[in-house]
Amino acid sequence: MLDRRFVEENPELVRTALAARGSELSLDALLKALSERRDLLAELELLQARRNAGSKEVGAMFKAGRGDEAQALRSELAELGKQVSAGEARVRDVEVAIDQELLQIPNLVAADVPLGRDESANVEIRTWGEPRSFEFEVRDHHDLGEQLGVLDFERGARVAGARFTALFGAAARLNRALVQFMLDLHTGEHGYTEVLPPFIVNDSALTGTGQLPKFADDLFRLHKPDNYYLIPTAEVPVTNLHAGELLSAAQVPLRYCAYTPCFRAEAGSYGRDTRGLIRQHQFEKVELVQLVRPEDSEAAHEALTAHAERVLQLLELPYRVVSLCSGDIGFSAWKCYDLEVWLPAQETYREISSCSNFRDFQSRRAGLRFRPEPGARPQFLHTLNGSGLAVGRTLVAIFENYQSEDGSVVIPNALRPYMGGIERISAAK
RNA sequence: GGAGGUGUGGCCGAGUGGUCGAAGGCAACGGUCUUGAAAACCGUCGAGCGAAAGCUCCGUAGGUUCGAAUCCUACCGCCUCCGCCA
Repeated sequence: MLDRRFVEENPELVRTALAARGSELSLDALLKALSERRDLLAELELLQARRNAGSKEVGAMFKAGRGDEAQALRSELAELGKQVSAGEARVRDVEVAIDQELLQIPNLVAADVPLGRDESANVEIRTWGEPRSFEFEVRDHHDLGEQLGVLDFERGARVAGARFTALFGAAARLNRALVQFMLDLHTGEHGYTEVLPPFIVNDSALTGTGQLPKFADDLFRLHKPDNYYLIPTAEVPVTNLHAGELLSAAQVPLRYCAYTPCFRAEAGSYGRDTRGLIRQHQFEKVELVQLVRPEDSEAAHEALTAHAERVLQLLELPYRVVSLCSGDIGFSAWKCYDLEVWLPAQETYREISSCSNFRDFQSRRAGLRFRPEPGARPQFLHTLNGSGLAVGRTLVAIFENYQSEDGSVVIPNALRPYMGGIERISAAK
């Protein structure tokens, strides 16, 4: 959420930012409501002040034994009380309208975010590793997995539906190894505290990070308490862990690392990536989340991105880093780097991590504040997060990049300690 | 699911419908003392809006009242007991 005062004072700036994102949102209703609130409040506060003074007097009169005088003033104040209530109701309504509008407005973007309408305008920042050249026909992970008997798309669909998969044997183990490996790396070497958060969150957490109210269609919503949702990413429970708190300077920065499953309805992507593990309703992710002092968020963003990159480097998977353009960047993000891993079968780089700096956008929604100095005014923290990494897509990348001509898959060295002696996934005889 | 209790400032904790934005304590900060520190003592010390006057905020949302942290209703969280359960 943007600061309402900022919007009020810089409407043109916000309009320009909206245009850069390709948004057609109008600020008119919001600006009108804001000035209306100002007027109503001025009026109301006057009434409240008079009522408060009058009420105080009534009390004093009763105490002084001037009962009939008090009685008279009392009935006089009754009318005033009604006016106050009415005024309060009107302010409340305007306040609700303001919040509704404000919650629809996406974040501003950093000055160095490339301008553009869609992903074609994203800018490659750097690449790492050399895509391997194969002297045989490469297979995609779907075929590899099926032939090895470890990825079962049909049976996944049988028990749930499309975009669900069952992993068997070495693939299930590899998935677990990846989770373990990533958590160990981030907690052991990058200074993150491991968190196991709830996999179900309420609507207020989702509002805090920005999924609600705009993106309800992307979520799986539960029926019983119908304000419960399956998490689409650990970002939601973890960022909201400290919602509403006022942290001391000593508690900041917070760096959390969480392994969770993620559930996405994928409402808008019916025809896309229907094959294989790339786009599933359920996948797993190790997520990095940081809450930092405002002046540190830019550096933290670079560091967090490097932490995610480190996973790919240790797994020796070629990738590139892309800066998302204004039209492609997420609703809440101020700046975002996507990590894209090389997939030989698609002969292209595919997103495997998204590392974002949200500045105070989420903090303002979720109420994440800290006191910079003892005695100083509280300030909003800056929040950041990134996948470190999406486990399913990492598994895809390993299958495809580490495949052999005979259809077996070699286990990357970094994962061997977690694989209980398995060095290669081969077809069961 | 049933019964009862409870929700106050960074933390703990008092609070009779009326000078309560809220006692007291801890923590923090400034000072005195000390070679330095600790202890002791003195002082400051919630948040938001506003230029100020002032207004709002005691889990959340409503209500009663001239006036609500205090009364009523609903919801949420936490605790205890019973039931069920991994």
